[in-house]
Amino acid sequence: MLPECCRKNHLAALGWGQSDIIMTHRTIHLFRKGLRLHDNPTLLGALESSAVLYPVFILDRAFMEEAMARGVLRWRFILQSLQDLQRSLAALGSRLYVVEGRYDQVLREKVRQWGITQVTFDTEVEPFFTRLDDDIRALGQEMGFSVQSCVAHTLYDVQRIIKANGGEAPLTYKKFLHVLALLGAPETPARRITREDFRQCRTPTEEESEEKYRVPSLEDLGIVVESEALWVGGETEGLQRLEQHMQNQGWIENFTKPRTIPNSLLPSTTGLSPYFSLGCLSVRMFYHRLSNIYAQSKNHSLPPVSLQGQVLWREFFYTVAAATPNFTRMAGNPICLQIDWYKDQEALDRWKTARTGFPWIDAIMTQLRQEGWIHHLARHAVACFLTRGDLWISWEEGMKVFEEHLLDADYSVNAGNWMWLSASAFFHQYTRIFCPVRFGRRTDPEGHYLRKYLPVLKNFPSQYIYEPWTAPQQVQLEAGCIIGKDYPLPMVNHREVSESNLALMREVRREQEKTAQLTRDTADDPMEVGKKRACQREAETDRSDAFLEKPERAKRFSHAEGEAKALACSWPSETLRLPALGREVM
DNA sequence: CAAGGCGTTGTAATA
DNA sequence: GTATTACAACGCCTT
Repeated sequence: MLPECCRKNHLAALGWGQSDIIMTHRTIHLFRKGLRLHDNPTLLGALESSAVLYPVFILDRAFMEEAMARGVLRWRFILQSLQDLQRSLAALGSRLYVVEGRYDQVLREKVRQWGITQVTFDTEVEPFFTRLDDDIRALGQEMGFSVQSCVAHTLYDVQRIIKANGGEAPLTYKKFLHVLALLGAPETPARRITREDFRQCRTPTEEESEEKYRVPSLEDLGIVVESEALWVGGETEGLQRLEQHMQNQGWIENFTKPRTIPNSLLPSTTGLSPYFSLGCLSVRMFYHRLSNIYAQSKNHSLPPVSLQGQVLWREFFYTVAAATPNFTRMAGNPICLQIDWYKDQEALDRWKTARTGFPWIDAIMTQLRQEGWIHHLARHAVACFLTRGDLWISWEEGMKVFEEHLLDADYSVNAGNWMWLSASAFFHQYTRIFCPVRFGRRTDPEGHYLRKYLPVLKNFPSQYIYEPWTAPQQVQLEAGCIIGKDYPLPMVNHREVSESNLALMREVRREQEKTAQLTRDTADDPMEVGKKRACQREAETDRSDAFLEKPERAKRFSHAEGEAKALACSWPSETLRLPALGREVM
């Protein structure tokens, strides 16, 4: 235990108000993300200000499914992380209380039952969490407990970044780095919590608590997962993986993201994202460890491509998301280009379930669904294919699929990258369309990755494996896989659809520019602007309907002998709505 | 305000 | 096959 004056200074530095710096608090520390005992300033502050501390995880299924765990793989990862946390706390003489039920009800009940005077939790920036935080603060007012929270999930308090940039989020990475330079280095990570901390501040144990508050199993929750876990959740596993990478100093120093390989059979990046996204690992700790390694090296890579650069990308998207309303949607999102994407459930399903007929795309989607993690560049490939590249389907649909399957699913980073890849925000060079055949072939010409995830193609000669529909019938027979029967024909002709999509995108942007011009011209007369916009929108409707007629759509995705029919090039210009321009690792 | 520079991770042609 | 180069392109940002 620290001497009294040190302890008070420390708490004040963490943001604890003077009046709350008493040692006699009876505290609930709410774990949500931040499932760790290293660099956990909130928990540390809770321990230093309390006589009694209850580490609690409220398992509110509605909240969890909305904010943290859409799919089964992520559920498993979270439960494993909770089990690990429980083991670590138990080793320090404490324990984790997992309480199932509605958040507010559980909290109300436990505050009363345990005589709680203080509730602590990490600061989060996502709307799901900030709403919850407001509710907890209101409950504190009502029931008379104080509330404390520290920033621990990001390198900086993103509100500070926004303030330093004049009240709005920087929308380019360069600008973002510029603002960070004004703020200086991120804070030093908090020290690891030890047994000593729990000697001064005890966790009471109830008679029946062992069974009553244990971490539930998947079966308890009625969640079924078929596949085995390639990624085991928890701080312990995360730290182990981190340490392994840290031993490879040369690799750390020279890391250059665009040069990592999307289709290597073992992750060519750190693969730590699931641990960061749930807070099993602290990004601040990682960042500082990297700084130490960089300090010892003669030269090392730099942001945006370096490892620190990756953490900063995450920070970048967190910052923009915190300052942007409706960040995960197109509608009402001021930084997002407004596009009339196709609504084509069948095409979306084929993409989702790995039946596009492009092995490169289908293998990635298979890995995603089976394992819950795919390489950053692989995400680019399938995201580009779904949106601006081939299918012209809304990035929101893709984002939802990623949210369901990715272990590192993250509100800010996921939405930001989907906008990026669909050229809806941040990224504007929409002429750069990934080719679903060549992209993967560049780094894996033999197709080892495809053979692993699409075993039906495993006997195809390398020459044909990225575009198996071009293989002669004899080759298909010998490979034991007839294209169109055992594996689908490509659902689109990439060359044709990407060309026509490019034209659509060009039109979207031309139209957007026109409308922006209109807004500028009539800037002093808002009524006039409104009228003109309304006029435009009216004109939109008829032509777009004609365009989206069934036959045309059907043709687009019907595929006979590899000859997909592309659409006529021009997108009816008036179908575009005005984007209110205010302004994403996967 | 106009013009030029720049952008995490293209493509096609050429050597 | 691999590496280099030219190209094309648009919006945001800085000067």
